[in-house]
Amino acid sequence: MKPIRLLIADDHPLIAEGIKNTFTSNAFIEVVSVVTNGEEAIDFLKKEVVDIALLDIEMPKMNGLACAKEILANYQPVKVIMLSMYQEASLIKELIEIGVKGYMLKTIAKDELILAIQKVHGGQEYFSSDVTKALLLNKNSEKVIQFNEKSKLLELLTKREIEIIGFIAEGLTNIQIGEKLFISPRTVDSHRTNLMKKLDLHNVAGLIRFAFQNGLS
Amino acid sequence: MKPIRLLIADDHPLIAEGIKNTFTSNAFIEVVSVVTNGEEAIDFLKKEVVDIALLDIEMPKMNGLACAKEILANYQPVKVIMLSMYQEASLIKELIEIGVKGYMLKTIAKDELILAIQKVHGGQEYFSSDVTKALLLNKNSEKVIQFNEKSKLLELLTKREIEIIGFIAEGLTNIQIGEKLFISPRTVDSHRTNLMKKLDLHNVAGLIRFAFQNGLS
DNA sequence: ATCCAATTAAGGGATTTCCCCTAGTCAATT
DNA sequence: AATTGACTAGGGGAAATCCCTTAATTGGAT
Repeated sequence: MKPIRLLIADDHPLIAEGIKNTFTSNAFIEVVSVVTNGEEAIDFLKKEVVDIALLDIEMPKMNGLACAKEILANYQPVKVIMLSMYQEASLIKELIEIGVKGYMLKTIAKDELILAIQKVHGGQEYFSSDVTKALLLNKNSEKVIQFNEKSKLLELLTKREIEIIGFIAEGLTNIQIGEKLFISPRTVDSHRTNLMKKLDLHNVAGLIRFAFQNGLS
Repeated sequence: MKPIRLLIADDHPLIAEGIKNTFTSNAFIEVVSVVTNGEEAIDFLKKEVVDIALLDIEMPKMNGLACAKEILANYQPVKVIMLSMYQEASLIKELIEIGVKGYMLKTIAKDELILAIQKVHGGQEYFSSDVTKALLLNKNSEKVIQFNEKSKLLELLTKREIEIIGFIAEGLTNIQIGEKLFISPRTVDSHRTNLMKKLDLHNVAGLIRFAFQNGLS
């Protein structure tokens, strides 16, 4: 029986190495490459055969979600398992929709990870128990789902708007922002209004939350 | 020359194993134990001799900071190196004060980790370059310093005030908060005013930043 | 050349925040 | 018994936001 060819993508070398070492004593799993971002993962898939891609959610350049989409769209039959630091229930929904076969936290034991890889390779799905629990718990919480929607919304914003939402998050008033940018406070108000319309928010609080969640602050 | 006796504490087995495996081929460093929280680390120190404790900041039961304090107070000459997922510049100040000898991100390469352990064991300090850069950058920015001061300020706040700052951060108006808590919007306004006075802030933005930085949101 | 998005600006009014003040009740501390 | 701190509530007014509207200018794209 041929070993399962595994690609690991994680921007933390220590973690990536740790995962890799988890399989050194396992004859059924072969780690064919360890990369540190989504782009490198795609580059590798262009050249080599991989059965399963184990992707970290948070990665620079191309994150796990974008990478998973790319793989599932253009590199079938490669199967994708996501790894994350946190329970991101809202993400899981999206991941399942695009065809990800597994999602687990980095808190899992290595035995469980091996089990997950074998199940997914055998055509099954595997979501670690604490993740599925989180899914159930958060079914009715819009909080995290907003986070995702907003991330896409970020692309809707203009340079000026992003600049201004940053100042708003810093606590500056329209007048102060106007002075900083040498524009009328009424203009700042316009941008503020447009921002709220685009993001479907209705007060500073929402704007600031958005800024925080999108690293604009 | 005796190898450096290293204790690893990290709640993520995968990461902990990864770190441990980093040293298997290194004759100068011996991993004497891998534990998953601060309490277990202390328990181990009661029984065995350890040169350096490598602690994750985020851990259940007893976190890295509490654990470091305990070690540096009662288990000298054990030296402490902190590991973290993020640049927590504000924490670093406190860590240095209590006597931690090193701080590094989990993004570092294993070579740098080995170097750090050897330097600290030799009596030096080691803070990875990206961490010290973050420290310098933030030296004159009140942002992070506020974070420390505010953490202490947090204790100044009453239960009701913490409750209300949370709702403010969620974007609720005084009227909405009043409805939620069955109190007059004027009372909410009072709490808001008191909050701003206590925290020396002058608008929602500041309150929300405070809420975010202190996990009140 | 035309269109479109981005940026600029403002009128005007409703709503909310900001911030001073006083003041009552209640529970815990001294 | 007196004090203190927390929570409650409101008067009142200045300031800022919220949010609709219209509109001029500009620079890049078709």
